[in-house]
Amino acid sequence: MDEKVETLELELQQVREENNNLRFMLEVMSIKCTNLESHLQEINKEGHKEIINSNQIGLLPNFDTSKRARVEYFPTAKKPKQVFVKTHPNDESLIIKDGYQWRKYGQKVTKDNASPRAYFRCSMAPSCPAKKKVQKCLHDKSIIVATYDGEHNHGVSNEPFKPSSSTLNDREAINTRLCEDVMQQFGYGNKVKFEEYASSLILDPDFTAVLAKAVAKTIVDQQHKRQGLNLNLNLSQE
DNA sequence: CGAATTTGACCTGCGC
DNA sequence: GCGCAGGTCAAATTCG
Repeated sequence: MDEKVETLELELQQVREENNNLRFMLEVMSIKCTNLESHLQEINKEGHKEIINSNQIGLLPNFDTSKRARVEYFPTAKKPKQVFVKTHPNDESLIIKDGYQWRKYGQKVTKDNASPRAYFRCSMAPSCPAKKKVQKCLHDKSIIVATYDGEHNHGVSNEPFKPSSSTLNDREAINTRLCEDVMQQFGYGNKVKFEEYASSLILDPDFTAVLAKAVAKTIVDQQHKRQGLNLNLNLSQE
């Protein structure tokens, strides 16, 4: 009896973790989708006046399209890279071990996100123009969004890239590992490539419908699973 | 004691 | 031109 309950609790735990990971995936997709929508709006707004420079991009996450979208110009030829890192919701450090040394030079509370945004400059080389902004996700405090601006003009340190915060406990580490596993299943080795893959998916007009269908199916499946679990528990108790 | 972080002030760009 | 919001500076403070 105890063993059965233990097994079912374990199963329930796994279902919850699956649910968390799916939420994380959905969050990443939503942010990318919002970014692309705002970018598209900017392009439409500019109309046919001029050709949009591919370096021009609005800040994220800007969920309210009525708000002013500050336009940023980046000196490098590439768009800023965004990295999503799952961490402990109570971890306020905003530290990401990405193999580079960063020096914090500012912090701001932005209007559309109560979590402060931290500004970092690369301190591995005095002339390195690389910068990054780090802020917790608006909808999920356990996700940190890091936006990288500029290119490093030096090599990376020997410390391997590890998308985890300094205070991850075991459970968060497992969740991060699961997210990485999902990305590996997509055939991508790191989060930057996954992000590119997500972007390409969102460009597919059928993607939103397919994603919504998949998420709905997962939720329904999980509900069925839970109902099954409850039934089993009830039967066991009787 | 030097390096890193914090934080309020200031600068800049955009929309109205 | 003004006000708002994001980004940066730099003096003060904290930490190793």
